[in-house]
Amino acid sequence: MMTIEQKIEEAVVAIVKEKYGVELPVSQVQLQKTKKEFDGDITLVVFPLLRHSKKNPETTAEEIGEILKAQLSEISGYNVVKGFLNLSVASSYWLGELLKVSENEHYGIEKATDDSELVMIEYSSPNTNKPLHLGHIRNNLLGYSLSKIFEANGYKVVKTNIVNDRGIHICKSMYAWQRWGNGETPESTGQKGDKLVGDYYVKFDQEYKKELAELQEKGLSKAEAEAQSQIMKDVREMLLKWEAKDKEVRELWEKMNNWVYDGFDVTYKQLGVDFDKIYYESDTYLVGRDEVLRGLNEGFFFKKEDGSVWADLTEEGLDEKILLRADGTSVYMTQDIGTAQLRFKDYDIDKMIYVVGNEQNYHFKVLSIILDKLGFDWGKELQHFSYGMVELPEGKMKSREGTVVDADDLMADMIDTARKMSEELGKLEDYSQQEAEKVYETIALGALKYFMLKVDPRKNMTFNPKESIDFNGNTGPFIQYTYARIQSLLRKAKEEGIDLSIDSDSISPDERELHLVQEVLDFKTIVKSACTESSPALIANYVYSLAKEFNQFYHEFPILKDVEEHPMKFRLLLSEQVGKVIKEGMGLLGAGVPDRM
RNA sequence: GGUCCAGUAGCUCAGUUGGAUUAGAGCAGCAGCCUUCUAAGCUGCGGGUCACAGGUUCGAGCCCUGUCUGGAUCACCA
Repeated sequence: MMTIEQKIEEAVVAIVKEKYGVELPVSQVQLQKTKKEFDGDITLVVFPLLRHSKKNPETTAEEIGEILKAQLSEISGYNVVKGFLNLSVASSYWLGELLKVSENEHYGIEKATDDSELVMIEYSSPNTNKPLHLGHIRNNLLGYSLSKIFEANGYKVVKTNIVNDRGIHICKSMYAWQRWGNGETPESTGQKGDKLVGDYYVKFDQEYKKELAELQEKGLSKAEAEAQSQIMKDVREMLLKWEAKDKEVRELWEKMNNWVYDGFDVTYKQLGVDFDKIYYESDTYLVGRDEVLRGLNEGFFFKKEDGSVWADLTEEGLDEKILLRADGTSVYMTQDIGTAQLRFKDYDIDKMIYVVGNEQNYHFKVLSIILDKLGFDWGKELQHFSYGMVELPEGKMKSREGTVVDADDLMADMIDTARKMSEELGKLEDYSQQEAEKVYETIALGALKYFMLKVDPRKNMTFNPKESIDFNGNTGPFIQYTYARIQSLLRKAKEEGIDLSIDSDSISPDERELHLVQEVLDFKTIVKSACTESSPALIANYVYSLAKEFNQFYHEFPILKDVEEHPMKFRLLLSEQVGKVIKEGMGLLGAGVPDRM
């Protein structure tokens, strides 16, 4: 089924061919929505056609407009302003499209079939030595939303997470706990496991600094002090023991990692994200090492005198990159190679997307080249979904200065705010406490998710912890509120036994109403471009503008009262579709909508 | 220093492959609108040299070049 835009494009191509004798590619037909200040719905920009028509803009536009009106029954009229041909589309067409939307339970959402491409999306990827913070929140929300957007475009999606569960940084918290922890556990302290482990990571850093200072006081240089630090030596030894599968170290490692996972589970659940398959670096780094050694044998890499293995990327305009340390242990790159290998063995992946911050642009550029060198034909095509950092008004978050915004704390604060606000407004007084809490959560998380996702993912964003995230204006709750309003209307209509069938011949919608219809129809296009441009922000901005448009409509037009039967039913049906699209759109952001708030 | 990214209202952000005299929202400020479908809403006012300078063209916030500013990265850290 062709849309009116497609019909116009085709017709214009035919007209240009017939009148001006030129084969015009469809992509050269420039259609856009008519600006508010002008009459019409769809505008053809005729400037690009002038070199074919060899006439002035007005005449060209007139000519084409005349033929379009005669040829296409949907075109009810046109006007010309300079080089712009504004076409009016008959309201019956828009009403017909609205009806189609109403018959489609999930408008704009495409289902995957057996031959759909499979896209794997990696996101979150935490270290198990500290709790999740604001930066992880952006990552998780982007990754989750992206997976929803790909699903909505008919892809098979596998959400995956690579947990960095090993390495020197993990040993630091293990060592600190072992030495200064006095056997503390999450149970004994009542602390979340990830927080407890994180505290020991910090503790290690403090002790290390203290030791360095003492050594430097004795006259050692900074580098000498670092080399002589006893606790750092101990930690390195612990890492070697870990790699040697020392029983005691492994047990400690498992115990503390499990504490962390229990903590992460709580955070992920509250945030509303999940994964289909989780990989652990401890399982993949050896695979990576084997791959690197294979690459070495096959001559793609080279070994330096000290035994370390490198990739020479000077031909690609990059530097040399280390892949294995002199002692044979793995680096970050090594495990990414191994993880990629395992994933492509486990799944029939057509497209691999890594949701990782833009500070790792170089890393992924290199990874792509190295995988390619190793003979993985998908290496070149891996996609790094690179997003900007979350900054505080003073700059980056710094754990040392205690400015890191903790994920759990932030969510809890927002739920508190939502509760306070809702209680003041007192609209949920007949809800049970449990029901009300659920609404507070939906609103708080909706606010957070919308706040994070409305910004272009590529750009850095600023978060000001002092000014808590808004609930008014261009926000998630504004959109949710609009949805709740609509549900209230629909409940009342149902109580009064009104059915939502419409009779196109008995209504003559206002321009504003038709505009809202068109905005609803846009959803489908937006879902597509959100996928091709990998941008949840497009969905967010669209849903906001739809909600805003609806609120204006709501104030301007009576829907249930003081209105005749046919316009009433039309407006109710329109409202219902707006609600449906809001729900779907927010769903693509991973956010819910409440029936009342 | 090399490479990459960004710079739009006091603040946070939009601005669809270049398109219409007046570059949009929200927040903050000011002024209105609840006996009427949810005021977490709606309406209005003020607020801009789209970092700067050139260039490309019928037309540039958008494309090209240079400059300035900020950030990231170029580790035997992850």
